[in-house]
Amino acid sequence: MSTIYDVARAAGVSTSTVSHVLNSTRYVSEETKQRVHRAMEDLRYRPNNLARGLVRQETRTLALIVADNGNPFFAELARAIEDYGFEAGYNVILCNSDRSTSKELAYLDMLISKRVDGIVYTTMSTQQDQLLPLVDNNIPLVTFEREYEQVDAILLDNVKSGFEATRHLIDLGHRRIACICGPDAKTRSHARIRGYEQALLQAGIDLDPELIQPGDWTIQSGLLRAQQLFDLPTPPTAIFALNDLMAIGALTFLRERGVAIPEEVSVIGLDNIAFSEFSCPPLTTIATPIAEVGQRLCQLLLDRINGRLPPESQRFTVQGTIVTRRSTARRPN
Amino acid sequence: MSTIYDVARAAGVSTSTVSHVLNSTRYVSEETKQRVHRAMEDLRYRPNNLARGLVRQETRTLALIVADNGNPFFAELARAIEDYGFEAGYNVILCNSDRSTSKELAYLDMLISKRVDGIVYTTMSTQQDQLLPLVDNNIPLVTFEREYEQVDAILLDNVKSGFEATRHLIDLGHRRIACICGPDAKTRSHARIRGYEQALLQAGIDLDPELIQPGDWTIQSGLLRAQQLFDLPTPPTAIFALNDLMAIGALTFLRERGVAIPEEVSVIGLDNIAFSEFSCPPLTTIATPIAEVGQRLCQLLLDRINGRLPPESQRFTVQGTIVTRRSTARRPN
DNA sequence: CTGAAAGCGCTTACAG
DNA sequence: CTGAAAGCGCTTACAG
Repeated sequence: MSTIYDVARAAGVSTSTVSHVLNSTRYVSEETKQRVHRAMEDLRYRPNNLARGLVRQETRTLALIVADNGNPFFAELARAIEDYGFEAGYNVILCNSDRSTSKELAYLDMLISKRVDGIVYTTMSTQQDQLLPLVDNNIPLVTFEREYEQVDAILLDNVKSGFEATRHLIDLGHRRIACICGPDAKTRSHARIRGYEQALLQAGIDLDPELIQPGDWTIQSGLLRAQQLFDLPTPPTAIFALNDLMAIGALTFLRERGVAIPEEVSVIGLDNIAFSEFSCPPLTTIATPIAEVGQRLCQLLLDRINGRLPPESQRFTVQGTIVTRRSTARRPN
Repeated sequence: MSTIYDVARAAGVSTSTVSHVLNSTRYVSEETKQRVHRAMEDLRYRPNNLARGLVRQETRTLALIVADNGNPFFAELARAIEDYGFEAGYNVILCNSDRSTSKELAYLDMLISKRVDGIVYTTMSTQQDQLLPLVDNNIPLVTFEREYEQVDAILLDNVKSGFEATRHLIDLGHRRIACICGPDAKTRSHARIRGYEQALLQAGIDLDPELIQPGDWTIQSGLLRAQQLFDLPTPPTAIFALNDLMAIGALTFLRERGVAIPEEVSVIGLDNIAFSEFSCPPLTTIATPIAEVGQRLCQLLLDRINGRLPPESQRFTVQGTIVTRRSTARRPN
C-alpha cells in the first residue's frame, strides 16, 4: 500500500504539503493541490490512521461493552450508539462481556492498548477499583445504569419506573402482584424493586416475599419464574417483570397453561424492545427511550473526549414512560 | 501515559529488552525480567498498539458490516462473530449499513484507513467494482450470502431452503401458498423464491404471481403483505415468509383478523431467530445455523489473514434445517 | 507559498 | 545475554 512518501515523490512536493492538502490545514496553491490529488488517485493512496493516531494521540474509535448483543435491548442500544458515533466520524468496537468479570478485564486491557478514545460501559461486574486503570490512563468512560466515582453516567429513574409499573397494576384493582426481578438484589434490579415496594406500601398492600422471584433477564427465566409463581397456593393476578424479555417469558408460560391474558392475569414489562409490540398479547411496558439513551451516552462521551465538559463527572437521568397495550386489564372479580 | 522508554529507564535496560520481555521473543535473564516487570507495574505501563501495529502491519481488529444490528438475525450473527474473534485475540468494529451504498462506501474508507486486518461483509449494496479498493489494498474480505470474484464466502443453500419450506406446506395439503419475499428479485431473495417455484412445479401447482409479495425483511412489512394477501378474492391457505421477522408480522396480522393459526392458515418462516420459539403460535421455520455461520465466517477470514489458505477464493455452503413448531398444520377441508 | 526534520511509541535485524 | 539504531507512516512546529 502506498504511503505519503510515494505521493510526495509522485507529485514532486514534500510530505508536509501532501499532509496539508490531505487535512486542509494550510494554504496550498491550486496547482500544487491538483498535482497532489492526482498522485493520490493514481497511487490509490489511503492515509494510515495508525500513524496519524500515533502523533495525534487519538484513534477516533470508541468501544461499547454490553452484556450480550443477542439481547434485543443491547442490540438496539448498540445500534443507536453506532449511529451517533458514525455521524461524528467515530467507529465503535463491540464487546460482549457476558457479565463475566474476567472477560471485562480482558477487554479493558485490549481497549486501553488500542487507545480507544472512549468507552461506553453498559454492564459492569467489575468493582470501582478495577476501573482505576482507565481513570489512571485518562480514558474517558461513560456508564449506563452504574454509578462510579469520577465517571460520567446516564441513569434510568428505576425507582420511578418500578413504582409506575406497579401503580398501573394497582389502579387496575390488582392486589396480589408478583415481581420477576434480576439475579441479584443489588444494582439495577434493586431500585426497580424499591419502586415496586413503595407502590405496594402506599396502597396499603402487604409485601409477600414469595411473590418476588429472581430471573436472569432471559425469556427462559421469565417462563420458569412465572411457573413457580403459579404453582403457589395463591397465585398472583398480575406480574411485573423487570424487563420485557422476562415478561414475554411469563406471557408464554401463561398461554401454555391456558390462562387468559389479560382477562385472568395481567403482565407488565420494562424496556419496550421492538418486539414487545408484537408479543401475544402486545405487551404493556415501561418504555426506556433506547435511542435517546444511546444518543446521550455517545454525546456525553464525545463531549468528555473533546474537553467540552467541566472536570466534575456528569450525571443525567432519563425517565421511562408507560405504554399501555393489551397485556394488562382490570382484575377479575 | 508511560512509554516503553520510561520502562526501560526505570529498569535500567534498553527498549529492546523491554520489548522482548513484553513479547517473550528472546531470552532475558530471570533477574532482568523481574526488574522490567516491576517497572511496568510501577508505571502502570500499557503497550501502545498503534505503534506496534505500525511496525507489525497488523491491528488485530476485524470489522463486521451488517444491514442493521437492530435486526435479531444480524445481532445474533454479530454476537457469534465477536465471540470467535475474541477467542483469537481480535476485536470487532460493528458497522450498520442500512443497505445504503454511500454509507457502506464511507465505512469501507474508514476501515481501510484504520487498517483493519479483515472485513466480514453480510450485506452489500455495492457492486463488485466498488470493492476493488479492498482487493487492491489486499484487505482480506469474507462475505455472507454474496458472491464476488476473488472473495471468500459462506453461502446458504437458499434454493434448497425455499424448496423445503414450500414442500413442507405442500405435504400438509396446501396448494394455494403465498410467498412474502425480499424487496428485490435478485440476490438472497431470488434463490429462495426459485426453491419455492420448484417445489410448486414439482407438485403440479400453478404459479400465481399475485401470491408473491415483496416485503423489506421487517415485521411491519410482513404484516402489511399478509393483509394484501388476505384481501385477495381467493386468499392463500399458507404463507412462506422469507425471514422470520416477516413471518411474525404475518402471524400478527392473522391473529388481529381473527384467523386461526394453524387451523385455518399455516405460516412458515426462515432463519430461526431466538424469538421465533416464543411467537404465538411458535413459528415453524427453516433454521439457519447462525452460530455456525458466524464461526465459519470468522474462521475463514482469520485463515485468510494468516495465510493459511490457497490463493483461490474459498466458498462454503451451509444448509438450513426445518424446525417444526405450531404455526403449520394440515390444510382444512 | 513550501520544505527539512523531529517526534509519536513501538519492533527487529544487526552486532557484540 | 543485551544494546544502538533504523524504520513503520504520519503530523507539525520551525524556518525561509
